[in-house]
Amino acid sequence: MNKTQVKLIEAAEHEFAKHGFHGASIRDITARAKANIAAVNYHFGSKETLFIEMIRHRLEPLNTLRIELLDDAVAKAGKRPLKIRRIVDILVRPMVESVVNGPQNRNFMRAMGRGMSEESEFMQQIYKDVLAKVVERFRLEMARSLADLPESVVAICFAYLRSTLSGVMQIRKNNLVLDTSIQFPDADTLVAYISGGIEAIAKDYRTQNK
Amino acid sequence: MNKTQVKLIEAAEHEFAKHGFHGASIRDITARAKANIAAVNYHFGSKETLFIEMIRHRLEPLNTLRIELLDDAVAKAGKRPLKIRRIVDILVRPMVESVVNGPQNRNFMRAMGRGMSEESEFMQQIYKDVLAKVVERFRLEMARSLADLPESVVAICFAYLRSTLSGVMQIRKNNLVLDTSIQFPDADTLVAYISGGIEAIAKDYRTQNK
DNA sequence: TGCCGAATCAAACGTTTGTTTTAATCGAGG
DNA sequence: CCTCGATTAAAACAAACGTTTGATTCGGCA
Repeated sequence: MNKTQVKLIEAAEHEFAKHGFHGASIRDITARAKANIAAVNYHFGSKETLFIEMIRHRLEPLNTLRIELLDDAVAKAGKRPLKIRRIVDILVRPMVESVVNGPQNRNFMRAMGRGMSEESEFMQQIYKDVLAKVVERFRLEMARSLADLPESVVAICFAYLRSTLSGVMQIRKNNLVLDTSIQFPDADTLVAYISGGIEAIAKDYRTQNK
Repeated sequence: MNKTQVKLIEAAEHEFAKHGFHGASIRDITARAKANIAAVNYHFGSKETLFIEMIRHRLEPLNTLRIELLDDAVAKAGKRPLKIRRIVDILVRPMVESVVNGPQNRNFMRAMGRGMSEESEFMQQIYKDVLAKVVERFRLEMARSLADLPESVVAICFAYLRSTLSGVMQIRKNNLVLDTSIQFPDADTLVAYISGGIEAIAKDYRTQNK
């Protein structure tokens, strides 16, 4: 990946984060990257492919790390299923800390969070290419951890987890709903929140069905 | 509000939900409403104003109900602050049930969820006009319920609550990340999840600072 | 019926969009 | 020095966009 391509991707992260996929224009992206208007189509083929490559560029290393951490934790736990909080931690912490360490990742997070609400075909392709495997892996691990709950309840828990992450990724500075705006979630509280929420659902179910 | 305006708003809900604000076109909206291309500008002035009125149309009754329920609960509680779970319930349940009762509200929810990630000026106007008062009210009530926590922690809790709601609103049928797709969250589990998450953050803070 | 404002309609407006084309420029290898 | 593939540049493309216009139709009241 040469210098122009990297500049284009970083400019794309900025513009897609700020205006969403349809709201961002190739002209603004190339202008920000100080490249020619034709550069996107020359290097990436299309606006959609640029978006896909932007996601892949940041997400693939992140997901590799997540899988490694999960594999380690599962190996150390032996036969015992992991605790929910542990699973959520492994899923969430690398993401949050990538934003803390690299400010550019913040734009990427927001761009991707917004993209996840798209239902165009190119977004489904992103899901299949760089997301599906990781999602399936974590979902299975969570189902194992909540083995006493019916599949439908686990599915709801997982949907809420995903919705929370998707919502958190879209948080921006000077957030509409926040005067006391937070910079970006810290891993500890976010993990506590999500796993606490899931455990509360599980607890409700258990007390209702005991 | 006459018949054409209602048709336009319902078509707008559908198109904005599916494609987002910038991805939806006035031509598609008017076509779906079986109205003329000029109808949006004639009746609402602009695409942005149509979006604003669409939000106001559904959100104002919902927020009125929320405030009524909250006032009642606070009155009955006397001096005692409401429990977190109660506050979240009042905030969330009317929203979820509006979707269960009226399928059209589902489109509205998704359109609004996507709109909340916009930072254009018209979105800030929506916030000021139809959202700010309710948000402030619930935030205060939550701060009262978590009076022993510092303001920054309450702000984080509130940000997560908001992010979860924003993410949940964007859930669609055949959600990318869900094979076993859920139709729409039910109020009970969603309330349990959010309040459980907030209480988990509070619990963490208290054990660390006792 | 005659009238007038409201509503609808087809057509066109000027921009902006993503993309393509064609020529110019660059940089390493023979 | 020349050549050739890779990259950049400027210009143009057709299509789609939100919006406006001006004529036409509609609906209730005098």
